[in-house]
Amino acid sequence: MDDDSTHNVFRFFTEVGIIAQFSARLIEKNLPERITHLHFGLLGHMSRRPDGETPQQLAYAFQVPKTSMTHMIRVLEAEGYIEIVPNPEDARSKLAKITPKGAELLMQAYAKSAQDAATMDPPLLIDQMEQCLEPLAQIRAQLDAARDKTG
Amino acid sequence: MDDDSTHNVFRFFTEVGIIAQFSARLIEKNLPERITHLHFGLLGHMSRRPDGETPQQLAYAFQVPKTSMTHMIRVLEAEGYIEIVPNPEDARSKLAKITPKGAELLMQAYAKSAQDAATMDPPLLIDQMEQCLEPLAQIRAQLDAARDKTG
DNA sequence: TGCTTGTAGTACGATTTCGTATTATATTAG
DNA sequence: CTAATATAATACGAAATCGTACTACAAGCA
Repeated sequence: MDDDSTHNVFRFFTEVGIIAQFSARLIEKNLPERITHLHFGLLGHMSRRPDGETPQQLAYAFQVPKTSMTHMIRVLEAEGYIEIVPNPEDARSKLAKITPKGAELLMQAYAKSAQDAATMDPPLLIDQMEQCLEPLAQIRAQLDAARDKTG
Repeated sequence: MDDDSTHNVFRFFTEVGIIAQFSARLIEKNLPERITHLHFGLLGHMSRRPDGETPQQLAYAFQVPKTSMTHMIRVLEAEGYIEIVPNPEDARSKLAKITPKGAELLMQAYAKSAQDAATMDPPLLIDQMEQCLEPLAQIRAQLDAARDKTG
């Protein structure tokens, strides 16, 4: 990889890092006290999986250590946004499922954040975002694939 | 903003968030124990500002609370990667400057991470990254501008 | 079956994050 | 100049993160 490409890769990661921080702030502004953008992501993930997922699966999907996921799930459960039930297929395991209260929170935060995004000044550059969507998805898939090969 | 655009904005933020996590991992794999990608970012920032910057400026640039920045620069100082000196222009304030040891760490981590990036399997999609660079920079600038207006 | 090895989740502790309150210095008004 | 107000950084404490070690159950094998 030549110096120019290397520089561009780092620049890409830098921009992505900064934008990620902004988006986290945007969401968290519309979430209750102890709930972070990661919790929001968890709720969204679970809303698409009504049968629930194990902490292990969630930890893998969100790229956080198992112990961190244990803690996050506990917070969500303590606040009533998810429920944790035994896994009928494996007595060692559990399943985390979103509750109606969690679905409600998800929807509200989504709507409020969309409202915030729509009323930004200067306005959000949606065209540029859409233009990035496809390449970003490819990049993400590549990084995912590389992770599965090497760790 | 119509539903389609809203959906795309959230999808954009989701992809960006995941990629940011991957890049953090990539860098941190090549950093010592207590040093994170944020510290790496701080060192890079300071390397471009030989006169140093105040903790306040750094906190603003990296979008973290002042108290968090206090802690981060203490870690960097304790490890000898930066030095903290009084600000000659304001006795309340301080200046954080990168040390030779810090510059060395920065360079080494950069080189190693570039090497890792270059040898990924499947290979990194550099073309897609370069394709995103310009729009991402615009998006970042817009988010920055919106922050300065509203907070 | 009984044994060995592997896996899911958690207890625990060190470190980090970050909100609130405090201290020291600077700035502004009168 | 002096007093009032604002600002830079930090002390402190509550909560979050995550590595290591552990427990309980599962799976493979003799």
